[in-house]
Amino acid sequence: MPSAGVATSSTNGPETSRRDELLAIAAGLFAERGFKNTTVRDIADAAGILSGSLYHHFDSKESMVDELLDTFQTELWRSYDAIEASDASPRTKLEAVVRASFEAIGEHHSEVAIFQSDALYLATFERFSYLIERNRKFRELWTGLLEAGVASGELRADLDVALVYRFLRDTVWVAVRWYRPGGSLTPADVADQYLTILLEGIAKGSPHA
Amino acid sequence: MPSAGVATSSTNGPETSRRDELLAIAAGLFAERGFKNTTVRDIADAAGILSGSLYHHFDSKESMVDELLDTFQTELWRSYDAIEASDASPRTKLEAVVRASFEAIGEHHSEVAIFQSDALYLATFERFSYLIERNRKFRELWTGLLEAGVASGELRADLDVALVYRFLRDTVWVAVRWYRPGGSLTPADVADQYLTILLEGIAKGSPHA
DNA sequence: CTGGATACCAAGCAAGTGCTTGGTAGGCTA
DNA sequence: TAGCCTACCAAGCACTTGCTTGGTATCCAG
Repeated sequence: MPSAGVATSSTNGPETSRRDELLAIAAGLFAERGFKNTTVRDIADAAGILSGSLYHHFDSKESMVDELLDTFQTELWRSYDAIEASDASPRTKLEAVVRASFEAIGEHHSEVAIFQSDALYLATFERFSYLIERNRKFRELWTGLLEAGVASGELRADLDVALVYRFLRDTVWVAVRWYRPGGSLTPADVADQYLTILLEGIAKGSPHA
Repeated sequence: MPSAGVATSSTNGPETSRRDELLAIAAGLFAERGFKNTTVRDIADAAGILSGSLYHHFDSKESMVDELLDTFQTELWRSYDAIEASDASPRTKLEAVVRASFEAIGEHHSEVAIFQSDALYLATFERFSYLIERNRKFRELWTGLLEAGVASGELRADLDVALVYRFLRDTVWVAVRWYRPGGSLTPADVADQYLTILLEGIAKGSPHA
């Protein structure tokens, strides 16, 4: 149970515990150079302690990523579920889901980066089988919205939904590779531009058809 | 000189040398699990020999990727240069460049995958500094075509070219993650669909403007 | 002032890493 | 049949990996 979240003492110090600090440091390194290519000594060095001392706070290197990814996924799906449950049109829901995803890139940059580059590798371990499950739910949500949009007439009917899904998914998440939080572009700015490019391509009534 | 390509004997046997076989095996493994996460023993096992025997054919593990990436880049730029030198319109050139890139995904799947996931890491070594140079040339080619397209009136003027470039670049190359050569979709099929989605978004005369 | 919790250090182990070394079997050529 | 070349094996070296163990300093509650 890596993501129980009740590990630290109840009278918790200065706002963020040492444990959370270490987790944030690990997240940054995992995101930068990948999970396997980050050693526990790298993390310890960055934190100013010895590698063995990490094991006072965490069971293993694996449990660190586990906690990072699980927490992130849970929060992301709180957004997705709320959007899905709303009574907006498919196209509006699709836009909201894209915006929520760019928000996630802004607020959980490291976690998204880790998920993008290491999820496939991690999913080969039983412990991370929930990643496969989440991925399936994700695909169902997005393709469902695309199909509903086609059915409602908001989106073009001459589309290969499976291919558009991959196109859409990749463009959104791959942005984590170049997007830097704190720069001049907010996640909302990027989402606006992306949606403009995307929707004026897949929205119905194109002048080229 | 990793990519000299005149290493094997002149009276060459059965069409592909043992060396080329081993290189192809290594390429597949690098693409699948990353360069650093592939051990020389993995490669040797897949080839049915011992790890030490690899060093009869290659200097080092590094020189294997080096040869793979350098060969691939050289071939890719033969296509790009021909397109750039033609007298087609910017938009037509852009389409050709996208198609050539999808062809590369089809014909050099492993190499593209390696480039996508390991170029950033490899570029930290002096030996692979040519990757940075190629990347710069690539950005100049693509953004140049976008700007020329805007200037010629073929592409919408209300675009952030730098952002569209990243959008375009990422969608094309990230396809290597899911595209499988030999499936029902040819690279040309995928290119057609991608260009349709993309251009009817960024082409001038959108009904939503 | 005692007892327990927190946060760390110092040292090291077993497994795995890229690569080297010295050698062998078989084929081709002169 | 001698000499060389290609392709490989068997063993192991120096180093790095994730993780363990036994211990110490500091704090706060009773």
